[in-house]
Amino acid sequence: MEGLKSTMTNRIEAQCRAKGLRLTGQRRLIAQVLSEMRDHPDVMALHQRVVARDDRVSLSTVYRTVKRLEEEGVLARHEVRGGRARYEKASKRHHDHLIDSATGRVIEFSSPEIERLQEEIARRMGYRLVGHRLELYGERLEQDTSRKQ
Amino acid sequence: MEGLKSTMTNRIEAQCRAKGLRLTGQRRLIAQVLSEMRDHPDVMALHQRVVARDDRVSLSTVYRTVKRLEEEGVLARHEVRGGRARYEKASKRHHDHLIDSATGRVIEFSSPEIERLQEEIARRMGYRLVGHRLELYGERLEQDTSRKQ
DNA sequence: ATAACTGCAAACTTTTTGCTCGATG
DNA sequence: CATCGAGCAAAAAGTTTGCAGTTAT
Repeated sequence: MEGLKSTMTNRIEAQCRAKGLRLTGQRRLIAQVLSEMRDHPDVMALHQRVVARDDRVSLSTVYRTVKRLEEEGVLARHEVRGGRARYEKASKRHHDHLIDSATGRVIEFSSPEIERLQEEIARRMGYRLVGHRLELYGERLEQDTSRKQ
Repeated sequence: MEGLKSTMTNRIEAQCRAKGLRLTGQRRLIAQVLSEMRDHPDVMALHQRVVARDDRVSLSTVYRTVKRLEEEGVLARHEVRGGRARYEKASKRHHDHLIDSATGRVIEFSSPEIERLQEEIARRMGYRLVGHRLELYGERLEQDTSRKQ
């Protein structure tokens, strides 16, 4: 495969290199799309973004790549009710998600206090916390400009 | 369908009646299995329990029934990574889940403090909390009776 | 009576995989 | 040049659905 090569590297591509994954043209392109994502796209969406730049990348390859990157700890996968799983970069510091129940928009947040409580709860129940998933679902409050708090 | 009838009623069956669902033999049986469940079974497991008592109930019917009951707010569905969705009664008071990462066992807990923090976080971000999902993943601590910590 | 429900098989959706060929380190 | 990756189509896996016959109300 030629023509996909770009000399520009990016964070995800660097991680591939570090993990010893082969840098094929397809992977470079997928890595770039992943590096640029600021949302939480599913595999179909990723494939579309990739194909927009080079239509010779198959859906299978995107599936295989994100799966591999999840296993390598580069991406985080989020299961969604009755639909396609969504991905995001795992590299960033830990955070949880607030999901706008009207629009589906995902907003990140983190709360050390909640993290601490979680560990405490697990410990009290005889467990060591090895992971968690916290999603809040909310409705936008009116943006009452007349000094609402 | 006859022969499935049982005069014994149960909570879920009562809810079906209240919602105006027809009480077929299959539904009565499924309702009974659901009422008795103390775990978080998936549709296959439910079907097996049902079929153990009467093998004339199809998997489709179980799927259709739990879906309907979820829509009616009688059951809660939990999506699981790469597998089958699990169900539990929605009627019980709110709680979250601690999942044994080794065995997949699900343990319920609740923490008013975490609940409160969640509301506060949502509010600070301009949202009214309408729901949430919290799952902790943990590894059993050694139950070392000889006091090692 | 008739609208709701069931069983069966087939359809669907998302994700994985076998195979063969091509590209990378 | 040995291995790993890609593309394609087919298989899995979980869930839904069309249809024709049954049943609860």
